[in-house]
Amino acid sequence: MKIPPVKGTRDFYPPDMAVRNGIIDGWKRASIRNGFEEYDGPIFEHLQMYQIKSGDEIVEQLFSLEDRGGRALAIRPEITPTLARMVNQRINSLSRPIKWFSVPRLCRAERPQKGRLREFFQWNIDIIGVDDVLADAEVIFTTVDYLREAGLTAGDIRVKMSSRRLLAAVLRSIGIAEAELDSLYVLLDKKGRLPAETFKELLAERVSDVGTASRIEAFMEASSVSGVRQAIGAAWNDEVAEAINELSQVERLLKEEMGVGEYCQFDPCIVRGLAYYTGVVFEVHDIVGELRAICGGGRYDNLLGDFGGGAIPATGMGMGDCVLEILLAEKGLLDRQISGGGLDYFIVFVPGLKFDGPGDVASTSRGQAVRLTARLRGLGRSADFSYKAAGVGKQLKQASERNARECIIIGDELRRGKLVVKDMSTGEQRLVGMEEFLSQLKP
RNA sequence: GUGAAAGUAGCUCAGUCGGACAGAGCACUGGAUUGUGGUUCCAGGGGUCGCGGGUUCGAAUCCCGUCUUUCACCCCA
Repeated sequence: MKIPPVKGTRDFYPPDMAVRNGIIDGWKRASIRNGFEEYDGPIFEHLQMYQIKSGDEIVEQLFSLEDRGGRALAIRPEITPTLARMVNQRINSLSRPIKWFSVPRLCRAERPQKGRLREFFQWNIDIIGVDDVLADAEVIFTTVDYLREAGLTAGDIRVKMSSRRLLAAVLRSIGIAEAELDSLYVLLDKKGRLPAETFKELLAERVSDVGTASRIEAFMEASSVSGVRQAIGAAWNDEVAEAINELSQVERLLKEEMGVGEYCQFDPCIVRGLAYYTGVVFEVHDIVGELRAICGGGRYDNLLGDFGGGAIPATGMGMGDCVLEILLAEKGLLDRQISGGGLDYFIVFVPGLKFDGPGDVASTSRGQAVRLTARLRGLGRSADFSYKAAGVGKQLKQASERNARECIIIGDELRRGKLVVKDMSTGEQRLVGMEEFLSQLKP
């Protein structure tokens, strides 16, 4: 019986694994050099944990299960609730700021499509306990720092940012009731994905007053932070001014202090679907705009409180591997994510060759090859040999396929204690004494 | 969960007005007088034509169902 792979999952054959590891290693390097520490949690949690901040719709997109004690559990669809739980549990003993990162494997029971699968990896970075917008800027900088290292330039991607606080202030100032804000966010978040006409119609359905609706549209079309004042006109007030000021600071930090201004751009259409964002929000998109967002994040000052903790400010980012990989592939950048691989040494023996030197037990060329391989491995080098007693030419071919940097040939020279060491990229060979060769290698 | 398109070898595909043992390239395995690789040449293995049912003398080909993939919608933590 042939059993197919599960819908929306991937098999990682060695070449795929090399790509996956390359991407994840890049995420980890960027995290560490930006001062984040790694954490992780269990792959399943109480189902209830995902119901706190999410509606039924989202709970339906969970892989849930019941344990033998009848507990309702779910495979994690995100790691932020786990993070909130872990931080809350030890909030009194953790030194601030808490700068943590994780690369969890997540599952969501959504219908798979381009850039979205049912099982994936997601890089998460969070800074907890810092109110200052410097933390928001640092989250964005770390994100760009990674993307830049991966080979993406300001010509490939754009960080689009806005602020929930600004949006809320603007909407309130033009007369939107507090209770309507959340549902309006969901609509505004779709602006970029809907045809202009459709968006206009949907907005009119929700906001009956024509003047109010057109003011919202004017705001959504502002192309710079400073342009917001003009766009909203008389709706300007202190609350709006403060939010504007905050966002300007983030822009200035990214541009002047952190030097990544060319990647960043204000975009009032960035809202984020989730209700829990409270301040700066951002997404990274490909410039062409063909793919869904590469990553998204923002400030969520109330979330830890919602999970039973105190009022602790927090800001963070999540980046999945699926869209990123598509973009890197399109830009021809996948190969450069892969580091190393290949063998340090491939040991070639001469079939049928026997040694009976004094002081050494009688052995074959093949036996000596196994012995040398074991010693090299003991010294921390990657080394391998052929299982087949094929000719030297065949073995060298195998060595090429294995991407070996050097080949060592165990031949007649060994009678004089010598090895042939061949550089596989240049083809050059040298004759070296075996003990001399080994003593040069440090463990 | 809704709608549309596709499914032939590991991969990319050809083959279909229904007709003989189902094809190519790449990849893989083996070989080209047993001590020198990446090239080339030769040979070989590998497919219940996604699966199930129906129409027919006969189905990879036509019809229905189903699964999977892709795309769009819902949603996007």
